[in-house]
Amino acid sequence: MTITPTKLYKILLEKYGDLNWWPIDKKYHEKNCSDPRFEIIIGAILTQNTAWSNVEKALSNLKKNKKLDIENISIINLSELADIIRPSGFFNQKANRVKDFAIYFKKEYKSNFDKFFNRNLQIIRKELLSLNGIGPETADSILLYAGNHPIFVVDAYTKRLCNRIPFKTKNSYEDIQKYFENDLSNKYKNKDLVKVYNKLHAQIVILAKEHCKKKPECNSCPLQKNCNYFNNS
DNA sequence: GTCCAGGGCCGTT
DNA sequence: AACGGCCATGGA
Repeated sequence: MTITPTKLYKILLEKYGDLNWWPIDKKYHEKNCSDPRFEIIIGAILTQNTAWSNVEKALSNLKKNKKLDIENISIINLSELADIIRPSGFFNQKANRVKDFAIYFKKEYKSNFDKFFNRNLQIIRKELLSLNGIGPETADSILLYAGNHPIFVVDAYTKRLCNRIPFKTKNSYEDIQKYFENDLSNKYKNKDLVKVYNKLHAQIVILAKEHCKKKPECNSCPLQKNCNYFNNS
């Protein structure tokens, strides 16, 4: 049975309800007068190939040390930063990436998030991709969840899903992204796309953790009748 | 002990 | 362009 991204979105909305990402600590930022968008950016880097539970520990350490803001990260000693974010793994290169971003952002944008995000989507994306340690998924997560720009995030879960569900798309990052965006932007108005992309990515992550694991657990999966893997095994 | 997680970079083919 | 090795912790 063929299926489209729009159909997938509706099935998962039915199953999981109104998910809304990205998880951040609003109270911390109110208290410290810092911008919550920075927490999203740091989280997007720290979660690269890493379980979110480990990222939470690293973010918690950053808060404990009052370092979850551009100014403090831009001047922190690298080995101290690496030690603070240690639980998130790959801590040496992630310390570099996080600090590089803070330095760049402070220098080029005077730590002004509106100035950075209030521009053309593709211009910002290109700029993000030019930075150390920011690839397609991290860039798009930042654009969608911190910048509220309409762009669909493709991750390992999405790719895995596309290998099991008979979508009409190839397997490269850009192909999958365009396929989802073409289909969904036909059904939803521009204003709603940010919310739709937000929820759908969140839904796919939950689905993949519950059912569409590397070793699938298809029992009670909402996609059984649309899934090649399930119907061929 | 083994496997895996909300990737990206770099060097080789 | 595509692929392999590398980076590293913590939970299942």
